[in-house]
Amino acid sequence: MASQTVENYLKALFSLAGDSGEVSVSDLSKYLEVSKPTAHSMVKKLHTEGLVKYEKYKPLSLTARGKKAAGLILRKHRLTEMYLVEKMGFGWEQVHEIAEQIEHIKSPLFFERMDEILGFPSHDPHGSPIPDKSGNVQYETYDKLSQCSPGDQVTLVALAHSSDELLDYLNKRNLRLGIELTVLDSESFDGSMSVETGINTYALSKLVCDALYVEPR
Amino acid sequence: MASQTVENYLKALFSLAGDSGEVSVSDLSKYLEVSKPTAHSMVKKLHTEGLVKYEKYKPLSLTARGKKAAGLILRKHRLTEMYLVEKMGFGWEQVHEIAEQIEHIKSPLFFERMDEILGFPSHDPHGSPIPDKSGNVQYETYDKLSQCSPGDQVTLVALAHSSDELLDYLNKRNLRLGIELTVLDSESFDGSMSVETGINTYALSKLVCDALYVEPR
DNA sequence: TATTAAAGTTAGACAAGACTAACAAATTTA
DNA sequence: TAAATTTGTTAGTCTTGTCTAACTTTAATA
Ligand SMILES: [Mn+2]
Ligand SMILES: [Mn+2]
Ligand SMILES: [Mn+2]
Ligand SMILES: [Mn+2]
Repeated sequence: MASQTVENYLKALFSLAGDSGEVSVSDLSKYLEVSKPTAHSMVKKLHTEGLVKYEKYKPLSLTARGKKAAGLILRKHRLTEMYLVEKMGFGWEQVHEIAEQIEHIKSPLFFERMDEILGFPSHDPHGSPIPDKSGNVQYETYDKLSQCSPGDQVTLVALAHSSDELLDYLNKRNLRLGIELTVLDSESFDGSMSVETGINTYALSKLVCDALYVEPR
Repeated sequence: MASQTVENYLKALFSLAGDSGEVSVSDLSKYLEVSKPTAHSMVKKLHTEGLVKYEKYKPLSLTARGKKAAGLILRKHRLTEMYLVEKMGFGWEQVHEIAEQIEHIKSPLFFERMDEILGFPSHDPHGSPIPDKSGNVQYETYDKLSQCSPGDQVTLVALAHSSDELLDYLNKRNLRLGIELTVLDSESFDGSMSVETGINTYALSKLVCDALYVEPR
């Protein structure tokens, strides 16, 4: 079975791969905070194990096997985050670090039970999809709040990323997934928006509006 | 922070230390299934870190610091076992392997929450005491079932050890902690006993009776 | 296009944690 | 007590995952 280190590399490659599926050694080394030679030597190892496609001086990509392995780890990560929030009372800003460790627990039954207890959730606490038992992810194409127009009535359904800064920002304002927003105004000069929830009115910067995925209602 | 490996060595030393508190390198190496030189070199390392008392050719013992560190890991192990049984529906025979891994999670808050959710339990699912937040264990001196006499009415409160074989044996017979037993007969020839629960009557070997801790009622 | 910068690669070193082979000390048994 | 066995120790090797220094290839820029 793959070591924790290998699992983290696979998950990193999976996360870094955009639509093209291609990742550079540089990006990988920055993401995991290791030196380039360290990332490079792991890439060569994963290549010999058939998990990464690699040719000298070419961009990296996960093989089908690598993608599946990575998807299964991401599944455990997101199931864990959901469990910590739903069943143990953690805040969505507290769970990533713990899940980063628990995702490596070697016990299929443990994650099966989590899944059952949670009622087979489709998304994690940040609105990201939980890969299925084959490691496949169902990507959704949400609109960003920044793409909405005045008068639009939307529900906050996911975040583009889950940085501590963003989560703290939203926590301070009591903004959570599921909250219903009405767009009041959109400022073309700086991309900032004014939205209301029925309780409060918020002035949100473009940076924030770009990070909020919404669905019309 | 101590590596998983170091944590496992400390816990092993703690578990192996009897009343004398002394452990041999041989016992340690057998317990952890590593070679004697491997155990030996780790002992020297732990000694330089002030966690183990060590002199050439003398028995080992944990220092106060080592004992505390070990107790805190054992606490996390037993809290986890309790959580898995009480909150996730695992059987008492399934939890050790998972707890062996989860005990190494670096997140005080995670174990705090477990403790709270469980209502600050004093014992794990096998009846072993959970060390307190300082790493101290409250040892109880239970009677063994094998020390009881015909007519004694007792409650099963703990196990002397939690081997898979014993747990499976007890599972097959629906014998669990808390069950009330009346001793019918004690056979001096082989130490076997006959006991009843109100529902069933059991013939138990000395091996089993020695492994069952009971309290009179 | 020539130069510079960035990205990728190779070589060599290191720490942690494991091993085997060989030997020394202590303990047990004859 | 002498021999045999067990226990403890040393020395040297290996794998995994990390690093720095130096070099090469590719990409960007003047
Ligand atoms: Mn996360
Ligand atoms: Mn991780
Ligand atoms: Mn256990
Ligand atoms: Mn462990």
